[in-house]
Amino acid sequence: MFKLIKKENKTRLGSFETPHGTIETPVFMNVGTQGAIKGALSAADLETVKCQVELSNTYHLHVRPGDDLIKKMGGLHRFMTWEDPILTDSGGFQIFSLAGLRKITEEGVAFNSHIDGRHIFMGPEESMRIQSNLGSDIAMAFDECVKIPSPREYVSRSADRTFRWLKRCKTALDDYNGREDAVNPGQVLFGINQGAVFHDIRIEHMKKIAELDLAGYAIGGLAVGETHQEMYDTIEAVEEYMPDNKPRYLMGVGTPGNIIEGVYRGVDFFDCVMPARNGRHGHLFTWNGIINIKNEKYSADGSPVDPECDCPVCRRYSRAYIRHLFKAEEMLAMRFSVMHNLYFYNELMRRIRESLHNGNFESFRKHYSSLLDTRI
RNA sequence: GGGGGAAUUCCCGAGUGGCCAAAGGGGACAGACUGUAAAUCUGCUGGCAAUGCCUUCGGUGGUUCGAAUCCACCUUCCCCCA
Repeated sequence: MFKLIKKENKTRLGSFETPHGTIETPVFMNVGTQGAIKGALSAADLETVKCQVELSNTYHLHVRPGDDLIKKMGGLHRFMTWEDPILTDSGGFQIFSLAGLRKITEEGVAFNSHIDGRHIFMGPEESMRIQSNLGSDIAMAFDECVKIPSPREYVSRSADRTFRWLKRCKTALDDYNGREDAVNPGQVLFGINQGAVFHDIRIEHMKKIAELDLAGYAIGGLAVGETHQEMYDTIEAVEEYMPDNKPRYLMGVGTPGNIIEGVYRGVDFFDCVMPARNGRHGHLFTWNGIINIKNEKYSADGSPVDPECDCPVCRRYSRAYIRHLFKAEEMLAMRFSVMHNLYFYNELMRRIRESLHNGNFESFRKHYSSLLDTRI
């Protein structure tokens, strides 16, 4: 399913086949947690910004509208009218982000719904059942995303438990997808490496999950409190234990610079809420760095957000107009900004793949790695 | 013509003798955000050589150790009665 087209140093140019089409890697997955990109973007807009893979969330879609309903509606692809690849995150991140609303046991996690407080139990089997009902192309293992810093002792025990959960995930997903009424029988499972910034725990964990011969392997639990350098060091430590012939996914990362550095260290898949969330807040990515379009200095700036960008927003509207939309609290401000940022991220990945293909990724990295993360 | 009320820092608005450079909103300005409880959150908003000093609460003049707060007059606005 995963083809390594070209490898140079640790960088990888590849492709990954799914029931809904082939993904060219390295790829950035566009986050639409509840089946929509926050900032009022639709599935049609995802095509406009040249998204390859949409990412939705198991916990959130289970809470609302419910995975049973989505299955009844023909699965998530049909429900949101996105016929390209979808990856669903397992709910493991919500153990981290909804830390005040859950209790973990060996069996799984008891959440109090962030919407109405009702009891929601999610363990490996529940997460797999939900993801099977959603019918995504890639299901993520149910893991515990541990905050950093955390005590070594806790991280170690948590990683062990996440491994036990992974084995249950594999069995359960095979079971659900083997049934006659499975929404997407071709759905595959990615395992998730944990261990915070403890390299030995990471490596031991990675070795164990690699033996399960999963469709792909993710590095989770990063960008949750550690420094960039610690994140890079951790990726480097664990990378050499990741199967070469399987895609690697660095979860929740990151800034354009993080992504370039991730590709440099052998990562194939990325996702992050940053282009959407920061876009809604007025921070726009450009090929010269990050601008805050709400800043007064753009009030009469007739130039596009990024003169180098040919997204629909940059082709037509000025910085001054978009700033005005923000100051006037028009929804269009967020829609334009998120659209631009996602186009930028997807174009970033296209350029990365192009540079890998042409053999000049290293100069691309040197030029852009810190530049793109700089506020201007 | 007669009677009553009000003027506060960019705006609205609290404050009726010291704890007031002055509550609280709004706006403005700026920052944060990494598998989305986020169209959210935070800071800042008289000046300065700044653990203190100076200027400011419609204007002028007074009372007082001390006034945005009390008194007198003036200006402007609002309401009621003729």
